[in-house]
Amino acid sequence: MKLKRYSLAEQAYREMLKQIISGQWQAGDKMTEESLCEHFKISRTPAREALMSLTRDGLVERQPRCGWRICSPTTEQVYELFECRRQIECLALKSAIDNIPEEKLEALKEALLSETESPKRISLQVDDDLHQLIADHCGNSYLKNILERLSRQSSPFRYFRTDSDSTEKIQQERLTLIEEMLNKNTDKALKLLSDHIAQGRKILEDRKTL
Amino acid sequence: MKLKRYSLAEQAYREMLKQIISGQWQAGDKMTEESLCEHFKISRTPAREALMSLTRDGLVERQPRCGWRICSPTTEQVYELFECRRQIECLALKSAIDNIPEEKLEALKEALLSETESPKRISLQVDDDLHQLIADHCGNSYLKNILERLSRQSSPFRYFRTDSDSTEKIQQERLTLIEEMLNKNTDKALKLLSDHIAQGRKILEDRKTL
DNA sequence: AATCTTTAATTTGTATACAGTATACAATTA
DNA sequence: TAATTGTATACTGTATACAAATTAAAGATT
Repeated sequence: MKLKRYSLAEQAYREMLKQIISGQWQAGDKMTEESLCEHFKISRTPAREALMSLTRDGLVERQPRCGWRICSPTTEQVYELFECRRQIECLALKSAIDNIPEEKLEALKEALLSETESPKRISLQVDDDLHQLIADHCGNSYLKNILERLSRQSSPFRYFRTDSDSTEKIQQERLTLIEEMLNKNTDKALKLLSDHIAQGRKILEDRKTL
Repeated sequence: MKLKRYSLAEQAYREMLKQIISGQWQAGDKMTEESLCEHFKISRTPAREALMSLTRDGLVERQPRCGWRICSPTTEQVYELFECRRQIECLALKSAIDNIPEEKLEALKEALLSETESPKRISLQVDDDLHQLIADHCGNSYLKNILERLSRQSSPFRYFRTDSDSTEKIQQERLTLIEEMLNKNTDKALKLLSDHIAQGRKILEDRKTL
């Protein structure tokens, strides 16, 4: 068993990713390399590398000679992001639908059904798993990478959905999506997935919190 | 007038990009940070940053503690890359076809027609312009970014096409593609674009030089 | 002769010092 | 008082020194 030790840059990157996704580091926050060093007790070199990685993910912006700040896309840009993801994930689903092992879908269905007690928190995990499943089995590693990046990039705006009151309905729609995928009913599955992602946008729109 | 001075990292990045795209830096070549420093007369910090940028583009691979090397994807992976690009660019074309200004297409047509004397070299530029036009007008900045990255990533494998003997035919097909775009004939244009990109793959296949 | 161990050399990962630039604030002038 | 210029501060860009780790080689043991 080989225990992999991540570099300081990698550790800082992962930690910041969590912070940004969970919303603890607010969008628009300006940050200095120095403050990061203090926070993680590392030097500037790995701190800068972590920032560059986050920039690659489209989560942090770099202004030459003027520091770094967490991306705060306009509402319109977030719409574009969701729309982009919707279109590309539909592409992936077309290829993936025949390749996803049934047992994985069944497992997901199980998980979805068994979470009646605490739907808000767990459902995000199931959601991730479903999207990951599609990416994993689309048969194209580049498409997979693109989807993973888009997923990361849109994750800061995902948490808005959890405290929606329409949890029940969303969960039901997910269930039927999985069913249709099991049935290899491509057209219906595509429609459902499309709606599912577009919903993220719609909830955002209703709130107008940006 | 504000004169923008690029950072050393940016300069090195651009230069390396050119080198890789033009094939002067061979795929599979292993390189050390030190050698880059010598070559560009810079220190390791900007050299590393340039390498990280290239890694982001999918052109350079980093093996922790074991150096950097230019990506040498397998034939199968290059196929995947082209296929990914084909699918996503078709998405973009669907959205773009109604937004691309006619005069731009006309200009491209002109350029294509006027290059009968030296078709091999210039045609690449027209090709780039066409793909850029589609990306620019798809109405989604994320999709645009993805396409640009895919374009950069596949550019090292594009030069194989120039010395093909079927230049005439390729040129004709491009012309009809532009025509169909002008006619707003989405279905035909999609088919032609699809073939156009797939052709890159096919030429690669015929050569089996990888 | 082959294999395992240890050691040396090379190269990346990290820390830090220095230089240059941008921003903010103060001072001076119109 | 407003505007412009000068100055100080803070932060990024860059260079370099040091630490850690991997690879390769040399040596010893079976």
